[in-house]
Amino acid sequence: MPEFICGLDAAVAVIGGKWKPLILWALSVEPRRTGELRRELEGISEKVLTQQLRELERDGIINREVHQEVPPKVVYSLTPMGVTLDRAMASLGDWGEQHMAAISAARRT
Amino acid sequence: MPEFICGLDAAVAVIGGKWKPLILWALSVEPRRTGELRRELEGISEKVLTQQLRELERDGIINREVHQEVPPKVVYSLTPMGVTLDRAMASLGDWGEQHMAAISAARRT
DNA sequence: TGGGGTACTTACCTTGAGGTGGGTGTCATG
DNA sequence: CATGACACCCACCTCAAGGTAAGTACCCCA
Repeated sequence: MPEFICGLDAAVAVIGGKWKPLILWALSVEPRRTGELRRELEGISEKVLTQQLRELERDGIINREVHQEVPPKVVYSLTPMGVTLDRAMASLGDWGEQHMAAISAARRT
Repeated sequence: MPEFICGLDAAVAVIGGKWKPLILWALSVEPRRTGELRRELEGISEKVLTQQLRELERDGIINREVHQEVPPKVVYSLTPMGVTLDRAMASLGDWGEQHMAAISAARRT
């Protein structure tokens, strides 16, 4: 399954989940607890959230710190690699910001 | 269906097809005919290729020039907006290039 | 005592992106 | 005369990503 054709391919594989860009954007602002993320990403289910978090963790993009408490407390944050990914995504984000109106319009036909 | 949450969201919606990054990368080198693309993207089917090309065309990323000839000749190229998208993707591509080995390794477990 | 918050997991189902394989029409070439 | 190149379209199928709903375990607070 690994073995990518090019770098862009690999990057898309990492950020290609439905909610992953939003998760990374949220975590780039500051670390968050699970519940905070769930509330911020309106519409995501608990299952899918933990799923995507697990994948990002596996890919080395985010850290998962478990605070051994009751009630449970889990904090997610970007790894150094996650921070570099976030910066790399920024230019794409800028592009989208500038063209999203045009894209929305184009898709209404 | 339109209405994006953020710019990154919009950009991912545009480049989020399985073959779209590769198509854009190919077209950024130089315009291509349908058959040239099909041969270059090993493994893609004709249906999916034309499908993704139609979507990129609808989003204003590529041009489709039909040369009224026999046999048919259709040439695809990036629009100005496509060129800017390509530049925006470059940094993501660089990131992927640098980390693809780590990602591949992480995914083998 | 029971409701709510915490962070999950499991089983099940739906949806759509992508893949497969066929058909279209024209012309050059063997 | 029929095969192949060209750029498609159409009907069908598959599979995995994502969504839904329920259950787990612990504690606090009213």
